[in-house]
Amino acid sequence: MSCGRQLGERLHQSGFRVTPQRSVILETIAHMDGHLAAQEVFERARRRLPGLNLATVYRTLDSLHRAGLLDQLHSDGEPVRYALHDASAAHNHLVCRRCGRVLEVESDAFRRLARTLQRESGFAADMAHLTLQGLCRECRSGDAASQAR
Amino acid sequence: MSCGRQLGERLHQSGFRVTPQRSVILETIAHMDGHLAAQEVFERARRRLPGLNLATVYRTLDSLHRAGLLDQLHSDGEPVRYALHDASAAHNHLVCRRCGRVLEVESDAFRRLARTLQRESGFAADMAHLTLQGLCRECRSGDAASQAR
DNA sequence: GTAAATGCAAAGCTTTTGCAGTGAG
DNA sequence: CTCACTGCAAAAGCTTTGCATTTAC
Repeated sequence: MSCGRQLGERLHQSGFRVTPQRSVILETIAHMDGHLAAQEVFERARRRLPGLNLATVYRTLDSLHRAGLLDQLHSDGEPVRYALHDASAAHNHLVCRRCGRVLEVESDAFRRLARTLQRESGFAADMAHLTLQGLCRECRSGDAASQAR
Repeated sequence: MSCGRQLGERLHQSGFRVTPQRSVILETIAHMDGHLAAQEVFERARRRLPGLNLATVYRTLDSLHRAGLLDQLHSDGEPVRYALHDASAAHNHLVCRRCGRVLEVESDAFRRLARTLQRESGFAADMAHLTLQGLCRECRSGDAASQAR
């Protein structure tokens, strides 16, 4: 969705100076449609902007996140990943704590939770890319045997 | 809840050897009722077990998490934190991405989401200590004005 | 006795910071 | 022209790993 110019405008509206670095970093994430760690953003973005520095990537991702243009995704042992803050692209991940399997789900249930929280606490939660941990169906059934836990 | 002996049993049931290190680490988290990073677990546990090593803490936390005795909490820039996997102690955190404020909430809405996911995907999500990011009421209203950054 | 767990020390990552130079507005 | 932003290099975490030793079972 939306290339170059439009992203530049969003940057500008948020009070940022529109530098080549920022444009390229934001476009990189936009084109991949998300889930990139800082290192990956760096590697991809550097193809288009060879002088780019990793520290700049970190600083930019942080600024864009605080400005609300990017979501941060925290999953397991992995480094933080970033995605465009775009509710229309919402989908969530369920990560099994036992086997590591990742399920990708699209459920209104997440939106419902957000609505409830907004009503109850006035807090507008970023659900768009939320990742949950737990046990997948397979590991739960295998569990009865090795119940342990 | 439940001191010493009971925790030892849970360890044993999970197929772990019950070492002093593991007992102390688990009890440390149990008594604080959660939200400790590895470093903090280390510092507190070492008071009771001076020889304790940080690497042991990391290895133990990882094992206990995979075994389902501990939940991992991922929040913002912070290191991973751990809490007893105890649904009865459930409460969730809402962290404002702008001002950093943390709201602590107890809402059935989280349990409802878990139930829905279980039905739709067979996935049993650990909601007990889930942390969400977003914008708090104050930052949302102040937003229109100070839009910038 | 044996496999698992620990301690220690070292290395591997990711992320942050200070500072001088550059460039967007 | 000015201040925000960048690059560079160095440091600061946090976390993992290999290996010899200890210890729970």
